[in-house]
Amino acid sequence: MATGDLNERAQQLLKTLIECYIQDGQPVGSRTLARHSELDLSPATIRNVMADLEELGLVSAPHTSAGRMPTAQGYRVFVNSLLKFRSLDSDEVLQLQRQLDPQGTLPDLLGQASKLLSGLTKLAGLVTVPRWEQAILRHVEFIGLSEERVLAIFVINDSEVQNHVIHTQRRFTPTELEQAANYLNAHFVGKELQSVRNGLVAAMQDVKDTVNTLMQAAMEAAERVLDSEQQQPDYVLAGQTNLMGIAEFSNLERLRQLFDAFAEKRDILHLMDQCLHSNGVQIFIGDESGYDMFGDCSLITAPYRAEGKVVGVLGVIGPTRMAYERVIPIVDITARLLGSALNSR
Amino acid sequence: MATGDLNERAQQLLKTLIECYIQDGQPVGSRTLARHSELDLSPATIRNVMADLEELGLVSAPHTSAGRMPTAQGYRVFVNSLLKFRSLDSDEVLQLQRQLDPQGTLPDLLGQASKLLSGLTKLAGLVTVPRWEQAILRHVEFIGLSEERVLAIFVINDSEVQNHVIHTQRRFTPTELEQAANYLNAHFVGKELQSVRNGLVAAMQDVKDTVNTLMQAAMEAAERVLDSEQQQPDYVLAGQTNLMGIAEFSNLERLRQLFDAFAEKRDILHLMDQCLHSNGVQIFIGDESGYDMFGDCSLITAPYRAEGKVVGVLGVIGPTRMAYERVIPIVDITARLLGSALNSR
DNA sequence: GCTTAGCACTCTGTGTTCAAGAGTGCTAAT
DNA sequence: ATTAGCACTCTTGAACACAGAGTGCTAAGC
Repeated sequence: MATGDLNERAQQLLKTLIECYIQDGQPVGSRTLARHSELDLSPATIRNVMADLEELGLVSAPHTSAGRMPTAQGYRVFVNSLLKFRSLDSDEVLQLQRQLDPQGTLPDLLGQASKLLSGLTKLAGLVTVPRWEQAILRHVEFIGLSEERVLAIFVINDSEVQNHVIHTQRRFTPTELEQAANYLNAHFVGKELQSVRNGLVAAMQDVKDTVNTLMQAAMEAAERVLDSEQQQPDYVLAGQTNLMGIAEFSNLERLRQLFDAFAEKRDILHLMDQCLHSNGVQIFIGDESGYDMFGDCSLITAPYRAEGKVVGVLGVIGPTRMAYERVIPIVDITARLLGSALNSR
Repeated sequence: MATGDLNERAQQLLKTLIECYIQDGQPVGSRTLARHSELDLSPATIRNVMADLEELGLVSAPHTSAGRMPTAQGYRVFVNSLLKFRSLDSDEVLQLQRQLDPQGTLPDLLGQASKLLSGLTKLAGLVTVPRWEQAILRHVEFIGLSEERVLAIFVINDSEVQNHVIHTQRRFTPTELEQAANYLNAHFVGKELQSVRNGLVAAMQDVKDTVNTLMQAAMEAAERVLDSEQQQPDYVLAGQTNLMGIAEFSNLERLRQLFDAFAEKRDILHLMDQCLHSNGVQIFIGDESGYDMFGDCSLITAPYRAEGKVVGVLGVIGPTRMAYERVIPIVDITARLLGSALNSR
């Protein structure tokens, strides 16, 4: 649906129709539209234009004698080419920035960002847990627990710590553990985790001393770290309950589907992943996403960066009928702020 | 409300009334009650008994010409003295046990338990994160990050790892960090975390070398570990969406209150904490809890143990109208199973 | 004295009808 | 090309009647 198909007047009317509908949530009639649009037209004329817009699939009426409401396609045209959103001024930005405390832990920071999104928009906020595509091993440490259990600690990148309890064949002495750790630290620190894994396999051939079985176990642990690091994306959700007050979700079944999707995480993560490499704010309207549970929902996302690289996505889920012109800048700015908070940690 | 106030017949009728109500969710009339009770009585007689029960506050009618439904007090009498629940047989128990994998991480295990609860009861499952009252320091490790940032890793108890990034005044060499760690390990490993804190303060007086500022920072980190360890209880929730299908919550406002409480966590944790030291299954019916959001809810909890000591609470939240005779044994057995899974890690 | 049949009464839920209101589409006039 | 006028459609809410379910009370029966 190119904007070119619509003359100036039709565009203007579609715009005001959507603005009215977003405000009230009720089908907009020709009289109301006549009053709210700048154009000086009679309701009858507007009815003609509406008939055209309906034929193009941009608006629809729930029944013959009701006003029109925008379709998903109508919203699409709206956000693509009719919407002018004011960006926040630097004063507001500063105030927001203060809400993101770079001193806290990573989960805290993500939680704050998510709450910020949901608080500002009164919708549900989402922030994916960042995934630095490069996972550099910084340090390995083994600590003997009781009996045949060894705690393996991996420090990855800048400040991520992963740990796993390894069940070993026999008990190892602290010295053995230290030796093993020294060996790994000497050979693999600074390398990418994937190559550590490969390197370990190769090293297994050479090192045939008593530490061997431990190394084998360590390799398994490293594998698990790799798994949990790179294959289990996750997100932080806030303000779900904001959605419960919204008329669009008075239908409990729909609401339930959405909340199930929140709990299941898989589908939503899949959707968010698609936004990872988009450049800037991205918008899914209604069922554009391909998922049923988003029937009357829109998802506004923006990727966020750390040290120049995109590491995650954040966004907002709400009804299709949301104040895009307000929400979009909020998502945009929050992504930037989270990025800079991550950098100044 | 002592059971003694009720004769055999009234008790029997209250029991069947509640059973019927739990099944259908609708006020139970005298005719239905006559058919379902073992007693061979006419509806008229039953009406007389109902009038008595109503006077005692155990049942109530929504309006004159409707049947009776149990009050919170009625439920209370029911679960206290009328309810006989069958315990699960060992075959079922074994099957449940298989669902709790002691090999996984602690969060995994708790999540499994919570899902188990919600899956079996079709209600919302809750499991508090265990708090071993004794937090014994096992190992300390400092790892230099870029510039003035040091990663402090604390191993606590058996396999808990806490880490914090410390911002220091100046850059420390790896040797300095090692020395500091060695000092802490030598002096404080095996001690209770609270006493480590105190010990550190004392040690600060003595050690006046260059490592001093690091130690100070380390102490702060230890303090933060203490905080996050001991003062931020938490729980794992599963199956909230089960509650959305339930008639009692067709009232969105009520549902929202409940979900807000889930997200807020504070109140629910407070309630669960009260169950920590109860011996066995505990039941809150309706507003007995003192919280509004539990208006039509009941909370069934049981403490669970690890190594003989109570470390947490798990349970189920659902409508007052739930199948207590099924839910109570499930909560009971799940607490035992989680306990043994924790022990066999 | 407890139990029960009978009956009048009450309250809910449902379906029907009716009128008002909002908005459309079409036609004819400007 | 625009607009006033008009007939038509559809929703919404109120008023009303009526069947169904269940109660409380009274008087009769065991």
